Amino acid sequence: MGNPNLTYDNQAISVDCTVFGFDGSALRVLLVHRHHTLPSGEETEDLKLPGSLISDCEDLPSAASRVMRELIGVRSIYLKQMEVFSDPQRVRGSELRWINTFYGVSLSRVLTVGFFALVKLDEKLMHYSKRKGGEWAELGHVRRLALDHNKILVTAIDYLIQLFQQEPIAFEFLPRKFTLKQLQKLYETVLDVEIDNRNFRKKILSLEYVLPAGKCEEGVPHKPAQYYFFDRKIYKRENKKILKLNFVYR
Amino acid sequence: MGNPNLTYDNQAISVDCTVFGFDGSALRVLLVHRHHTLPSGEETEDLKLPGSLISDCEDLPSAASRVMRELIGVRSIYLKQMEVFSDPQRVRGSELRWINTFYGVSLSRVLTVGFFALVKLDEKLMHYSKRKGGEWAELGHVRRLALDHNKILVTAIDYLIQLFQQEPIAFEFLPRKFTLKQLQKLYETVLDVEIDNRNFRKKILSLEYVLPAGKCEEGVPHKPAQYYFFDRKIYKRENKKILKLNFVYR
DNA sequence: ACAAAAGTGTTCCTCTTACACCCATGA
DNA sequence: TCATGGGTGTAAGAGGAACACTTTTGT
Repeated sequence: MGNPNLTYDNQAISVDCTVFGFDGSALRVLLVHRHHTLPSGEETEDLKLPGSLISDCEDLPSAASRVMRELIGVRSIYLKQMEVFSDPQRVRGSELRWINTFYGVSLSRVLTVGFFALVKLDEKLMHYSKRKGGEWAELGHVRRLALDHNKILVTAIDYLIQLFQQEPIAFEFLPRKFTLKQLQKLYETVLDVEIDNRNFRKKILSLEYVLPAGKCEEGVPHKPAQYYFFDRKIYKRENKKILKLNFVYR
Repeated sequence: MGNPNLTYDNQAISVDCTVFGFDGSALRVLLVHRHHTLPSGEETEDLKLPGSLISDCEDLPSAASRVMRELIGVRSIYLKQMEVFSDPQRVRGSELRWINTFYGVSLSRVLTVGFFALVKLDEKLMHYSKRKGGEWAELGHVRRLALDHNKILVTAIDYLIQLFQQEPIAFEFLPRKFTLKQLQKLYETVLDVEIDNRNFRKKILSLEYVLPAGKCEEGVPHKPAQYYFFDRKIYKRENKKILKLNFVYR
């Protein structure tokens, strides 16, 4: 520590959010358009993850919330810090110039903290984000993104799959009342597997914190499905009770 | 984005490492002494986690490695980024003055990235760290630390317990050759449970990647124990084979 | 009556848990 | 020979995996 060979220059920190939603059959991620001047001077446009530099007075979660609020409005979303991308070379040249122009600063380096967010995606929200300059791209259709955002996206996808098997984040994607079929389709999509519906239902219904909402689908041309809901209070209580002794990883 | 009300002032980023070791019966964490001037002008000393500001030319993992290298020398250690502590008020007043004096800078805000490290603790390493100004404190005996380092430590402990049940990090604590008893004691210590030795042995020996080293303890006044070792190559191979379909969290 | 999706049970097998005694060594 | 910790087997129960048909609704 206190090494005189090290310098601490004008760095700044940004947040970049990978926001996932489920449209009923595919995962989508929220992207924004970036207007950009190529080294040749030509104007062009590409896509990036939504993000922002953090200001002096806010912490990282606030910065991430602010970015989210601008694109999806005020609504409760699941938001979690993922990891920091700190390669000194991650933003340079024309990318760095873009940031300095956009924010009116003169930084020599920008680190970014990747955030991971989940929202309940519906038609209303999709239109709202579109009006605000966002775009909900299907995961499979995402191509080259600006900066190192493909790397951040890949990290977020890994994180999603990992977390999905450890915590009940599935419910963050679905409306408050959902059918078991919707839930199953979501699991199949995220984990990229096929699941036997009998075993799936058995397992879900054995969880004390997934309860019937007492209502059914209406107007469907087949047997209407029961709605269920996720009771977070019961989850938190039950979850603490179960100190899993299944102590060795598989 | 581009909000003119936000300012991006002279922030800097540091890393703080929570380094865990196992002395055969208790977990220990590496702390360093800090010499510190109180607001009253009085000189005093307290303990903190090892850390450093990051310099312009390095990324976070390099900064964390550098900090580690200074205290434990060059050896392979398990090192992972945990999370960022970004409260704008986390370092201020005399704490901020201490940083500015120590590094010869004039920052108004410091964010820190918590790192999580595991080392194979032995007598030699303990003496080495002590010579370098470090101290291996038993987890249960850690009291008030400088800055917000108690908060970072608590986060790291949660992280350790969590990760311990998901990945074979236990072996990072033990010498290359270890007895099953040592391994069991480690599990019992970290997870704070008692484990039946027959079931534990059965489970561990069923893992393809824990293999007998073909040697035994020597000079012990009881039946000598067999040594085993962890084969990381096999672990990586086998682990990819098992795409766990056990798809719903408990 | 038909199309379409919801909902339901059983068997086999694997993994987890609980539990108590003999064995090899140095002193 | 004794003290010390190392090492072993079995039975009962819980949970996971595989598998096919009946029910309810709208048209």
